[in-house]
Amino acid sequence: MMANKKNSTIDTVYEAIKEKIIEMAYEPNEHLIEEVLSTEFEVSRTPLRQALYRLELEGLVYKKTTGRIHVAALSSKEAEEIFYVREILEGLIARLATIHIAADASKEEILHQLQDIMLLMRNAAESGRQADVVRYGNEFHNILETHSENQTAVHMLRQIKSRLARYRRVGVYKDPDYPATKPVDEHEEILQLVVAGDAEGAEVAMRAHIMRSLQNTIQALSYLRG
Amino acid sequence: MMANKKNSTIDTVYEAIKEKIIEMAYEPNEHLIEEVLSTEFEVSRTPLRQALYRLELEGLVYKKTTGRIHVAALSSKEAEEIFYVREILEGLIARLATIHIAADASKEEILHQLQDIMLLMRNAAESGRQADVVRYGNEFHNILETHSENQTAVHMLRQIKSRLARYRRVGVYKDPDYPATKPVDEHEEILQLVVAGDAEGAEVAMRAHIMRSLQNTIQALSYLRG
DNA sequence: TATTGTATAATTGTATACACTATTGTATGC
DNA sequence: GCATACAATAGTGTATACAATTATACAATA
Repeated sequence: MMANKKNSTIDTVYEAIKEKIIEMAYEPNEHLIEEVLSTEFEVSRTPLRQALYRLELEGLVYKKTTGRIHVAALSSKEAEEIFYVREILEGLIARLATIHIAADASKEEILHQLQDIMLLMRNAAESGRQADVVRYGNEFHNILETHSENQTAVHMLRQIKSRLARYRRVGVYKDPDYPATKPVDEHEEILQLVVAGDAEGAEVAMRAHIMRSLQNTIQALSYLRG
Repeated sequence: MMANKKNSTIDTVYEAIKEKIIEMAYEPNEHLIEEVLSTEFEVSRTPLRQALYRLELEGLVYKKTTGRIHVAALSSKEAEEIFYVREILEGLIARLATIHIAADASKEEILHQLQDIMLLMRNAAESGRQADVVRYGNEFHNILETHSENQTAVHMLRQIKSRLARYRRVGVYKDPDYPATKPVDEHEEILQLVVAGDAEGAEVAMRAHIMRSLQNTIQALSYLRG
């Protein structure tokens, strides 16, 4: 089979399987059979196995003692674990980004970029466009990631996020006592600390922000009881 | 080739290559040729590739655009990145361990275990047995890891540590103004907070402890200038 | 001499065959 | 009917062959 333009076959298959796991096209604990996937994606077992191995290392599938590979189960325990790690990674990224932005030659430009996003985010929240609020939120976080200058932390956060993505399908992130503009306020608080160059403050605020969303999620997932 | 007793061939080869990278038997940027390694470890290329792929994901080797695999280079920038991530992971583990130990049925037993280790550690420090100090320090951290009940965090820390291990070969961890009993004091401070059930305090103290060792290392690695 | 083109060798990417292990199904004895 | 042994099946682990890509050496040309 020919290799896809830029990415290797392994990467392509890896992404495809990951996507299907997140979308629940493959169900939790489902047995993934190499030959079946091999024909499904029109790839030989060799690169397929490599992709599965990566998914195993990232915790999206697990291998039984007999060697059989199954889709990872969901549990509120795992969600909680992941959230704690996310809390500290996002906090670190906020802290480092604050430091590096403050020292950046084009500091003003970066800060304006962040402020523009917040403007759009608030606007979206006030007119009830929830999907856009999420989108701008992600943009905000991405910019901080870029300026954290810590590839290791960013890489780990990425891994974590793909595991977390599965839970979006399960739990609802809604809290009646939590107005739509609240996350906007939280982001703005973080931004103010970034602007002020208060790295430790930005870290603390970011951690609090992440943990707030944990509360909602844990709530929603409690029925998984695991 | 037969599979080694318990572990798979992949794991065995993975560990072996990792060890040689850490020990600098394979030098930074050295080109690792599959067939050469294949004969060296008496394994076919298939499991070998899987092991290399894992090392790539963990950042111990990297793949050029041409597909060739090389041993990862060393840089003080990378060391710094890793230390920051380690700081927060160890902090998280200390925090969670404090919470879970406090709630554990055999709480007293665990705390005595930690106290015993500290006794041995101080004794080793006072009689100048530096290797033992390090060993007991590791034991201490391992116990906290066990009780953190966060496999995700522990797993990430492991990855990080194997990358960090390479730098031990390069830099000297000695600071003239840093008495041998200082790390012991720091561990004891952490332990007191664990005993008191002060999770946030334990996290802060642990982070400070990790960052203190960062200063020494960064110092020692500054000549890598990268 | 420097530069480019081309043939050849080295190396990686993928497919496939075979060996090994676990699981399932089936028949037989109690 | 139930347990157990054994055969058949399914699935994974590894080795190897072959295809595709990249590096190297060397000659031809400017």
